Amino acid sequence: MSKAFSFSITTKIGGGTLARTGTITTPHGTIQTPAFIVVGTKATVKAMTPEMVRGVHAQAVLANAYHLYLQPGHKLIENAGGLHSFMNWQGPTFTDSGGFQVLSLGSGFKKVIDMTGGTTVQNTPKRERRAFVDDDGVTFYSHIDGNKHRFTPELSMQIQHAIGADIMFAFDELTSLQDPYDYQIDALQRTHDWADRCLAEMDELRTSHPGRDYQALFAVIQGAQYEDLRRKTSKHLGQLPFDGYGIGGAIEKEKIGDIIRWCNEELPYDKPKHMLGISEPNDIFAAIEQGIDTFDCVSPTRVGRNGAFYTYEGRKNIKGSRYYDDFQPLLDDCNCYTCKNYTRAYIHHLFKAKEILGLTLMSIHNENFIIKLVDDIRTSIEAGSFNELRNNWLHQYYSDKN
RNA sequence: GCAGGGUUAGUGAAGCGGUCAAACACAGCAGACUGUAAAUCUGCCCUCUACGAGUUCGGAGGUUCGAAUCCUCCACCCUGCA
Repeated sequence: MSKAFSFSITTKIGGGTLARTGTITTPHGTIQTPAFIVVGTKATVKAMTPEMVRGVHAQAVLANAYHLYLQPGHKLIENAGGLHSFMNWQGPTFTDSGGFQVLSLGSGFKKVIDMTGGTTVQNTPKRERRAFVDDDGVTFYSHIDGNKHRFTPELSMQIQHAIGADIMFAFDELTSLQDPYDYQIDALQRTHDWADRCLAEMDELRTSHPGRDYQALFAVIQGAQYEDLRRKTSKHLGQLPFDGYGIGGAIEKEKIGDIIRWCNEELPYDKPKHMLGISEPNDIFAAIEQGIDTFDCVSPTRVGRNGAFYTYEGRKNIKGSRYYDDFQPLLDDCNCYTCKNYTRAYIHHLFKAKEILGLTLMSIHNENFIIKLVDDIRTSIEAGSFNELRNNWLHQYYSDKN
């Protein structure tokens, strides 16, 4: 366990919900939870400078071991003085283990992370299987140059240790909803074995690098949509000396709340819980209600780069011709830099003209919107009005869509 | 004036007797994106009373069972020679 890392719970709601507020303390600052963690996969939040990231009140950034290992190489980041100094972000950081890529590069490709249960996968291109899992690790081919590589739990720890984020994730195997139950059991066993190896490797790294022993390590809970597997793995990993837990894996969207509850009922209450890869408002409410403290997601920036912006009435598409001469901000009364200074007509023009500032302005607004949503939820928990906020907010956000 | 080349849907550009409402690209229209191979991807894009029908491939006429594709004339554009 990391000595520099701690978590304290401030408020809990009770009354059938696990929602709570708290503070995560890291060597690079604190995170007030629940918190939305911005994703900066390749040591950059796409299209945003760190000043902008601070400007949208992001508390922490999550980067990725797989991507940084391939490019520019984790040794370079270590030589640069670590992730914080390399990317000029002085706040708390996370790194994901690269376990996700095992699957996203493998045969399941998009299907695994598709939380709709497979209804939107038709749009994604088919790719050949490019990653192979065995009990010891994963062999895969770089998406950049096709070179063959191999990840093991030990290597993932070494990479993340070199990158130097405050919070690291154990190397796990993400399964697909299509994988049969028997395979889920095998994969879960591997994730357990790998968790042990991650802990052992971290001990070694902390001992061999006395000056750099601050990093916390979170385990990842898998088990797809099976309650028995989710509970079993949560109970098992919950007994190990991890600093916190990430809930990941293939999930049917409708079951998000249930799945998180199964996990959190078994995991140690006083450890921080991170939900990997969600940011749809209804998912955020569901996750927080079931005791999630932090989450991360690429969606606000990705969706923004492709034209979608958040409003209280749902997502809208700035590329639409109806915004050609719409001189309102993206969202009335929004406190973000974009909305305080630019109109829909201007951003529409930037997108039509393929001007890169559009990507930045949209990313700012979307990150700000989701972060503010989570901040508002945190406030509501403290004020005892969580249920009220959730009901009103979700009603307004989703009512128009039908 | 002579010789040759060209004129295709919003634009550019394939097609050179049937499988052509016509490839492809761009523009246009709409949509999707949840631990980022994603400034990406998908669908639509002649007209309509739309799983069918009707008009198209500079204009007019002709050959043929059948033409954007062959022939004749006309219009305009380009390149050589004068």
